[in-house]
Amino acid sequence: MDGEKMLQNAVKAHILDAPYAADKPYTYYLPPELRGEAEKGKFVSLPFGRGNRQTVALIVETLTVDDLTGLKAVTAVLEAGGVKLNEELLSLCLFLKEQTFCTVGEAVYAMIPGAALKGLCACVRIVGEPAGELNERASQIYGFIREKTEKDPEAGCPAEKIAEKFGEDAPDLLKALTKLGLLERFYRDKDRSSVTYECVYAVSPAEHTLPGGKKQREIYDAVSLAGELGESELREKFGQCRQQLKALLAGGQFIMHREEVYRRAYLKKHDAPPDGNLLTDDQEKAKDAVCRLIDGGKPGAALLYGVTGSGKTRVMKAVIDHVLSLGKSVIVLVPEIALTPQTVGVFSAFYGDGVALIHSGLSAGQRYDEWRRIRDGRARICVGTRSAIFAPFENLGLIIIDEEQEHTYKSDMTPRYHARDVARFRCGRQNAVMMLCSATPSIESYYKAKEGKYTLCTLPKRYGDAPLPRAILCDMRGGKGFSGPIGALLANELAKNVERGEQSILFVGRRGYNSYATCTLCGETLTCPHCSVSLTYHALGRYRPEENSAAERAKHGVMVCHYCGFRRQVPDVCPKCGSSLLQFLGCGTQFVENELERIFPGVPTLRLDADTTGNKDSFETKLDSFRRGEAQIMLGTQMVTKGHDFPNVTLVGVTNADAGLFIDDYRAGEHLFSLVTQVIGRAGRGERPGRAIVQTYNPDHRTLKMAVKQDYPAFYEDEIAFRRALVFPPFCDILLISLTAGEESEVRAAAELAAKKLAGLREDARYEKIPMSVYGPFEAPVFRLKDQYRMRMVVKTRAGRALREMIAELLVDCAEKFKRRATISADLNPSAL
DNA sequence: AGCACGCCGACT
DNA sequence: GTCGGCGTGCTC
Repeated sequence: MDGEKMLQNAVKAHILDAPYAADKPYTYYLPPELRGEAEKGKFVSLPFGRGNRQTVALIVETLTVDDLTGLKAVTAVLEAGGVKLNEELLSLCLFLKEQTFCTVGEAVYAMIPGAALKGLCACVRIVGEPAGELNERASQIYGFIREKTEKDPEAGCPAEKIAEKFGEDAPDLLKALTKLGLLERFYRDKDRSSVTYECVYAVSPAEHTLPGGKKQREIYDAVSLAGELGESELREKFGQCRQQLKALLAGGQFIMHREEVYRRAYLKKHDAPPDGNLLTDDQEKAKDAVCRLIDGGKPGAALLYGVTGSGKTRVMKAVIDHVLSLGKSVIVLVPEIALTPQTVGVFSAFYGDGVALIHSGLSAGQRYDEWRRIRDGRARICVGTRSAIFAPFENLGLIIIDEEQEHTYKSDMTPRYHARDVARFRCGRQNAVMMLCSATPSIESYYKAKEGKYTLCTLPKRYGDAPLPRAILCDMRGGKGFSGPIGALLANELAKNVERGEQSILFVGRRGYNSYATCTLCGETLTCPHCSVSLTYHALGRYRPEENSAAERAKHGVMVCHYCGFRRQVPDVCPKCGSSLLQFLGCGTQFVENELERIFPGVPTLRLDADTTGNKDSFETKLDSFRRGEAQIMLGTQMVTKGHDFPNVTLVGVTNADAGLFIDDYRAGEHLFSLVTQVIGRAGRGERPGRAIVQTYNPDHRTLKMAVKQDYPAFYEDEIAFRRALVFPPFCDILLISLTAGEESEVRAAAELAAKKLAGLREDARYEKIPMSVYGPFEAPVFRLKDQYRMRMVVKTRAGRALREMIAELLVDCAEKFKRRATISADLNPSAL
């Protein structure tokens, strides 16, 4: 150990579970015996707070302190499953704290799989004898711990195990026993259950006799032939063979060692496109542009804007190949794994085991193992959703963000980061290139491309010169009142397709059967008791409510809250006035499904929404069945709009394009345009040209008109002018400050206080130069959600260091003032307003 | 957040 | 007279 390191007698560390107001570097004394191990990015256990409870902390600095008085000492450096943050990820934690107003601990949890950090477990060990009588439960627990730790009292017993055995009051009892000085709480590296091993057998090089038994001999021969075989392979070949293996080891014929195994999620095999490496001129040009950027060896960004069906994936593949040939690694982000099986499938088909897949559907163990495969250099491509942006590569060459405009890239939980911002950070640190891909780029990104900040690559034509679908707006206004979700024109075209044996896709904005139930007598609408939103009627099974009485309807359906999942019986009378004049209005996917059955009896349809695709496999199974032609019409929510490729689909319908039209969000236009473009893009991907019908009650709406023309550049010009005029991103940043409380009066008081505090801070000399316009406080669009009342302020501003410091101060001050009766949070450029 | 300290109400 | 309620404030 070098002398300099010996002098580093202290560390600065962030407590992982500290609240925002207490999240700062704390200085601790570092005992000599820990100085060899302790370093930046490692995790330690140390006493924190008045109670000196052992907590986990992240070292952010090692230093030399002259005056050690008043400093507590680090207890231990944790192995934490070998997890350590490198310089880049450590600074990314601090970056996230600054940018998204989260704690360092929250940032850590976002970037390291839970299983890796769960390597730490809270334990208790016995440090004293009971002085008097303990109550029955306490003495039971005490006895249990005594028994468990008989062999090695120091090692202690995981608190989790005690909770398992003794139920939910166990934590309180443990606390009581600790208070009595009988127990001590501490953190220990959890047993490495999070890493799994496999036994691998080989024939012993030492002299030995051949095995006697028949099965033993067979196994011996197989292993001898293969050189070495793992237990799972042996089990596949020979069935249960533990006994024989044991005997072979005991008899000296075999030797065995343990190897780490990585639990992999099941990956469906996809075939690589046969002509996967052939690029059109446009594709070639785009590829070259991005590759040049990569070869420049400096951080860079490119926007690949290609119309639907232009073969963006091929360009990505070509660029990835280039990066891999340089010995560097790649992250590919997709909006949602379940919705993009094709993209994911293509990459795993091309790169096989070199791909690590990270998404929310993985078990903790699988997620950890994929993470380790990346860290250990076994995978050089990581495909995944938002959180995959933290893949621990040390030699990144490229980060691809597919469908760049999707809101799923913005986290709506703390840390509220945008994958694009993290990508830019990482590219900056590793001299890598960020490649955004989309048929409908976000206005912000296209603006940056036009400004020259991103290299713009365009694929203006569909692959194979296939024409874009011919799309028309269908005016649903007729004066005759509601005439069903499927207009005459759409029905007509659907009929044509059914006749010709061609497939159709129908987009429906909403799940369920009816979107609300309202009383025609008193005007009452059924709402969720926990949220301020209306409940949606869901029919159970193949029930058709319009043909039957209210009582029947009640028997065969249920009212569901789409926000919190609350379910209740369907009332047959109005719960407020008791009249039986409840009317069920609006139409969701179930309604449209029934409508299709009525219009096209016997024609097979397939409904795709959150209700019919419970697990991930069922989604893909359904897509496959549709691709095989087992259904003629597929209908569903957002799910049907994503990048699937169905060559036989020639017609696409949008039943209620107006749904997103009047949402109070400056990006409503962008979302509508993107959605319509994407749905339309599903048609005509094969030999035959496609057509699309977009039904609306607002046929003169500019955005809708441009969307059906699929004229993104025109839409962009329109939208950017609007945003410039009214000052919206990219011409400002939007800060959303949310207040939450369990009581309505509390949240109103909190909001008022926060507003006052904010006004006060704006007067402050440090912040007075920050341009700001504050709106609110007002009630959130869904005022009550899961029994929490929510208010908000919206601030148009320019996010810089000063603004961030000001907000950080606001958060700390308010949290202090609210006394836990209300909470405050800030979200910079939120995904939805 | 978690925990201790501190100052008020129903018990031995 | 104490035990314990939870309101308040700090955490290297």
